[in-house]
Amino acid sequence: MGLKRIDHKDLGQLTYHQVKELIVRKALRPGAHIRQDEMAQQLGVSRTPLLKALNLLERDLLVEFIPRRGYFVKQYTYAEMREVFQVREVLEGLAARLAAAHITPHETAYLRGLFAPFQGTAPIDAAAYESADQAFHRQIAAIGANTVLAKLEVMRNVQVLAYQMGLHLSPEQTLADHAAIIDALEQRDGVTAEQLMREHIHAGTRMIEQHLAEGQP
Amino acid sequence: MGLKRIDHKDLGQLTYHQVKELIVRKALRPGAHIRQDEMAQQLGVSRTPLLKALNLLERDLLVEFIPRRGYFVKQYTYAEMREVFQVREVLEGLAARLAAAHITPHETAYLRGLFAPFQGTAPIDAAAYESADQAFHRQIAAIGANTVLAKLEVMRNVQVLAYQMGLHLSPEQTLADHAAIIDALEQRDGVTAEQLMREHIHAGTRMIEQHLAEGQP
DNA sequence: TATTCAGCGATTGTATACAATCGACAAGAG
DNA sequence: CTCTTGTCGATTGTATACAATCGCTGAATA
Repeated sequence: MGLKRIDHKDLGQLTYHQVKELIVRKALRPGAHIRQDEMAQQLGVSRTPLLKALNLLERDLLVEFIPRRGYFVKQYTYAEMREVFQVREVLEGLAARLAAAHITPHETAYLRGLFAPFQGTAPIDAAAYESADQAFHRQIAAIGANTVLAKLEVMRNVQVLAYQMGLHLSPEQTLADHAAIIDALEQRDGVTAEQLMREHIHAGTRMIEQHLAEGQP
Repeated sequence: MGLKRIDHKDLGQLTYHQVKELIVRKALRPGAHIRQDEMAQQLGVSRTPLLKALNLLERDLLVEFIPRRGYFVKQYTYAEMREVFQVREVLEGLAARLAAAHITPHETAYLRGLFAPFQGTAPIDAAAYESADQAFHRQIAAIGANTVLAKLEVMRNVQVLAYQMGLHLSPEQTLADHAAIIDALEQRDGVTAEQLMREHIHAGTRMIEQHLAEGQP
């Protein structure tokens, strides 16, 4: 009873994770054409599971598909990043509102704990802060417990790319945001939590718009 | 110059549309296991493009994939529909806000025209009103012109299923909503348009929650 | 009779072969 | 010299063959 069905890992899944890693780590150049035969051979699988993986990556907005041409590593412009942020803004806002409805004290403690290492006056390790930030958003989405929203986790992959493009605010700027959001969640104030989360992400959007105003595509 | 690239239709795309039609028209029973060999043969294609189609349908939340078992026509419970509506609420709200930013008089006229046939006192053709409703939401998303949002058109397919489950408000209840949203768009008042759109869809969410309160899963 | 488990047919998972077509380069026309 | 067009290698699109395994059925056991 209560046995969790073991999730069979087919090659499509494994390949998906492998290629995603390659893209996120920039081992594959943005804009690069992904040659199926070559890539399949390098991964030690046939084209069939690779194609399945590429389909999933297309859904994740990490690759682009052009019929009769193939799959290409998505290369984001600032304009496209803004679109992603606009969508993230409302989705993460929703996640926060839902999370507020049934967050537990244990979970709020976890969220606070994520940022505890950065409270002092010591200089902040950027990489460590980035993971904490990711975990923060991921966890709130998880608490929200909306399976549809979870499938749109999509955005989280792109978030990594956004960081690489320098599209993120400094820890100093965001620590207060995070604390305020956690407070609202703790008080089960969904409306405020949603609003704060939206403003938090909107700050990122504004940063992108600044780049755009300066002339970058 | 200005020639639009012809979009090659591979069998995967065609198969995708065919199967989507079968699901939406309930020619395939919800919950049914889709036998790949049989389905491929009936469509006159091999399993390869069918698999591609099924992957796309999974992204659209119309089928569910279980490794080593296969693809199943998604069967929505009221609880799941609520999740979909919660997401639609914020996404369509965003679409409305974006649309307000650069809607043209021609486009507002088109939107108003959609509902013109239903303005009189004559009884309303439910099917015709449903299409108008769909077109209304689709057009606003199109005006919004956010490609990421467009890819999440996902929700629009599920909307058809929602109608079939009886999850829609009467024309009498929604005509005023639509008019108010169009007014806000016309005045380029994105904040109001977003708020109105969210409330509009939230009314649907409340209806689902009523079903849930009455005990349906 | 209820339960387990082996065997088998049905179905998915993966590899591979072949067809379609794209893009690059070179030859020829203007 | 530039532009068009034909040819060919490379790459994607599709079909199909075969391997893995799922779950059902029925016999064996308690």
